[in-house]
Amino acid sequence: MERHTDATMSTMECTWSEKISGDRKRAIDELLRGRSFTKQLRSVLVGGDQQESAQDLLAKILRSFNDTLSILNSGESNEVVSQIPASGQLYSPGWHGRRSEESCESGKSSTKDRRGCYKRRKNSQSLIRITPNFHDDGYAWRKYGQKVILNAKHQRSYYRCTHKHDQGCMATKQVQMTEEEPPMYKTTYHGQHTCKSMLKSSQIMVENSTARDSSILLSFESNNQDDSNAFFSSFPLIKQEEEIPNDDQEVTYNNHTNNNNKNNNSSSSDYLLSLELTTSESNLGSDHGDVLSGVNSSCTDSTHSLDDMMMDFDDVFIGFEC
DNA sequence: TCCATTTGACCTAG
DNA sequence: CTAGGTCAAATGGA
Repeated sequence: MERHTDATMSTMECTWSEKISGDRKRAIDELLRGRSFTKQLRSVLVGGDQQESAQDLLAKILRSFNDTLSILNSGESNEVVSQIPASGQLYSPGWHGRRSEESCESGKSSTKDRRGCYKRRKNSQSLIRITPNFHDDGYAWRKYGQKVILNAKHQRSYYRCTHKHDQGCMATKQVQMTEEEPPMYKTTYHGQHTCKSMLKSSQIMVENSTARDSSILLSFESNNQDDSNAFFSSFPLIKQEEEIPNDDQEVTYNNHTNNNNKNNNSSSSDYLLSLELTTSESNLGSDHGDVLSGVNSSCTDSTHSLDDMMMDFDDVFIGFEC
């Protein structure tokens, strides 16, 4: 019995380290792509090189970072490690969902017994939006639960992305009516959209990146580093908020870092760089965190020039390149 | 028949 | 132990 367990564990460790090294390489590849796109973007912005539009490049950069973060996110916790199928299967970018469920299926015949098959989210980053009415944010949601919440007058509804199963999209949201007068709808978003609609919103993000509406309140607060990549990868979703009328919403980003992002009038590039790099800082592991934290501190200074930022960006990759 | 919602049970974090 | 998040069978509508 014990011998069997040991053998299983050693197999898992092996599989896991292989997966880590594979994921890491993929993540590095994605980051290198992102750097390449960023350099192209710089020549577009600085040198007037119009071979490829800034918007296209920005979309590519965003996608590259999203993919990177998803890759890194797919192997973030030890619990996940213990549940990786022995086949060493790699999950598609963005898929960090019910891996445990699959392992349960293979391990136990009973589908009724779900013990250990479910890992509750703990203090993950979230986006909170408060609106006076229930509005459609453009994504296809499917309700999967409803709970009575302590000290809350109204029940809380739980939604997941409709494409959870066909595309592995792990985005979820919770909607709860507040007790205020008039009642408001508080929507809390978790996770990232990896379904096709993400691409759509990413494009929206690029297209709207010049028009920052000062009526949208952005604030950063948080409690946990572990999931920040998943959270920030969903920024295309966040940006999409601008599609809707702006007189009725409050958007709150929860993030663990205190990088003074409460300014509404920062440029779109400042906004993107500080967020994405901050995300990297918190998730790339201790061996790279020191490098990245330096970048974070410099990027939060909105007075940096484009060249300064690119130099910082290059510095990051010193630690990555093989 | 398919798909979304409802709802009670299950499960975990605190 | 409790509150809250998720699952999945049951149910209902198109």
